[in-house]
Amino acid sequence: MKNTEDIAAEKPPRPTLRTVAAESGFAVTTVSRALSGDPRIAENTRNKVAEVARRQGYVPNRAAQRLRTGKTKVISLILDPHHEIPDFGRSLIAGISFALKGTGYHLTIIPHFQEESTTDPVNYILDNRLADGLIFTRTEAFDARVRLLQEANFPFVTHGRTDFTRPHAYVDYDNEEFAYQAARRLIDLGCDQIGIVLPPERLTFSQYLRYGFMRAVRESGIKYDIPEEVTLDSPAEALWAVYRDRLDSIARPYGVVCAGETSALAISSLFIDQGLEPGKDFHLVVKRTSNLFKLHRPVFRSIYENIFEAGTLLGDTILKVASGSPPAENQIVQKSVPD
Amino acid sequence: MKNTEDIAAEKPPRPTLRTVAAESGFAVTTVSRALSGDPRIAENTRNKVAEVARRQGYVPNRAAQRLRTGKTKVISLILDPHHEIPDFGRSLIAGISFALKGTGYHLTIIPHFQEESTTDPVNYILDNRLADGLIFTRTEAFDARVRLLQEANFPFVTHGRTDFTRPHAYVDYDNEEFAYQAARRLIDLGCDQIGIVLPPERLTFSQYLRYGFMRAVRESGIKYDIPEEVTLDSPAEALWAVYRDRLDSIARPYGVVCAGETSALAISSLFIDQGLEPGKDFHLVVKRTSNLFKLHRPVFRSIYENIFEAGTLLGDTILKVASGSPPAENQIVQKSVPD
DNA sequence: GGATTTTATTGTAACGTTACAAATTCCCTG
DNA sequence: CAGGGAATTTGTAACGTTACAATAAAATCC
Repeated sequence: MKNTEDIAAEKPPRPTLRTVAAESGFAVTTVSRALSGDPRIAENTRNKVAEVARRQGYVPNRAAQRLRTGKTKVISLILDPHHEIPDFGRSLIAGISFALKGTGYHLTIIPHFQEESTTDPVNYILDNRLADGLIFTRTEAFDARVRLLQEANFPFVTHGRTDFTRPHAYVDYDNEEFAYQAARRLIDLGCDQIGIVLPPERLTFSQYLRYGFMRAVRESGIKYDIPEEVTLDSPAEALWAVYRDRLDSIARPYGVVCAGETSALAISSLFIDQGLEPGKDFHLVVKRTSNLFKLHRPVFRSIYENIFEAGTLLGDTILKVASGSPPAENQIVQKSVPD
Repeated sequence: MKNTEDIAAEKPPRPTLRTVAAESGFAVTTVSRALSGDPRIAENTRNKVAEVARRQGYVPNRAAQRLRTGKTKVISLILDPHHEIPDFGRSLIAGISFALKGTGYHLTIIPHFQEESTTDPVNYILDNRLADGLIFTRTEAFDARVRLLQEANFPFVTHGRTDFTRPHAYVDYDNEEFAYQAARRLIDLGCDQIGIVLPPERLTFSQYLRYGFMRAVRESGIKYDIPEEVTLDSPAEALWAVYRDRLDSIARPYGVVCAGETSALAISSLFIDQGLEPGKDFHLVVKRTSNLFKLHRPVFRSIYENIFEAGTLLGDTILKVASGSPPAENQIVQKSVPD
């Protein structure tokens, strides 16, 4: 009944609490407590147990712990695989991983594919008790996922705020301030008109961008436009289509606030192809989330959103919330970093 | 002793095999078999059990399954958070997730931070029996991780080949062919000299790039150079330092094969800043792994490496290998896609 | 110096599932 | 219709851990 590969390799069975207990002469319960730092155990005992455990190479069986305690020691991140903000996914994962490192928690990725409802992955995680905490991104004003998780009383942190009155934990970037600062910079550069490329309206951060942009507009009385169809998620073709018609009616120099590097690249190439001269006929201020475009020519004026840091904040926060910290005390707005 | 939040919410206990067994009138074992598709169960029984399970909202407890069977139903991916190939991490994760979808397997991310040895995450996974299979990237010729995993007889698939004689499962991109094709294109464009920007030598794919490049060089007898210090991982400054001195001695038009979009951007901006004219004084052919630079001006000539597809192949492969398929039968080399 | 608290340790019983061996039912053959 | 084998179903025993109640040992009190 043995596998052929087992013939050569004498497989010693994994050490368990029982084997450590047997060798050290203490009870299984004592060993368990000693290794998990229970204060009831005498220092002397703890040391002896630890020594035997170390020598046997004992590693606790997570499945057993999980079954017994009901805690998974897992945090899930819902990731939209088709959402192309340069480096966003990697940096966020890196940041969360960094925060989780050494805590015994692991990160699992639950993909959200486009054909699915946003709540599908959430229901999946809830039904299968896959995690002790959940992180997700790109919140909407009245996000169905938030509602679902609050009803289920399940710990979660969002990247982005919502408009619900019942508070939940979040980490958000100050997009209002970003858009305001970006618009101000364009105005200071002497633009006669400014515009902004917005992500889909339903996403809350789109609204914050709009507010910030409009604040600068109202303050200065500058001519502005927000092309209806232009969204960050639109393919470049959409951007082209929209701007092609209005290129003649636009005052120059024209300034554009870009909430992402992809749209900046699209706008920039479009304008250049149409014969506009960067730095003379138009200016861009871009929200930078990666290092990729630092080498781009013409140089993008940018303001930095630190996604890795957002990840570490999300990781730290979900650990707190999962261990009972009230959501209302775990709301963070990340400040802009001028480049 | 009850939490305050429990007062309002009558928490019905989770349905288990036992509750389904009780209601349906069958034994626990029978219910277990019925739900897992065991052929020993009569069709009639299976339907009745399924009906009760559905009505109770039964979902199997993974922790219990895991404890009992020893299978984690988890695949781990070791991710280098600081490794900045545009979209690489996200696309790979998306592809693996896509392959895993519906199989009951989950993907956990184990970060590899730079200060650690490459084998640390592997040992961590082995010691904690965190997964049934492992995926990692950026292989070296005699990769310590491969040796470790082969000794432990643990299922794994690499992204990238190695030089070990004992076969292991891998998915790799045909970098030799890429570099050859890229160099040919530069030669056909009329370059008088060509160069290549290589990743660190220890990575096997760097060697394949070199072979492919040299094959084209030998075939054509063209003048070439491979600057010693220029690596994909070097910051842009390193590229600048290296090319600054040799700019005068280089024959024009000069062609460069870039194994990544970041280095292409660096080279391009450097040359332009130094007064070279793209398309006249120099040409680039780039390995493209994202959609980001499609809008870049000047247009990059590129050859596409489909990372999402690599992810799906890795995911499919690890599932096969984890269920016993011999490594030697799971070796895939992905072809280039001309852009 | 006996009663009482405090400090350490122990044994037993789950958590929910599947492996295994055993029992039951059913169907067919002679 | 007895006998034999296949088809179904059942009961019991783990997997390795922690919660809980109970015990034993040591320290403290009056």
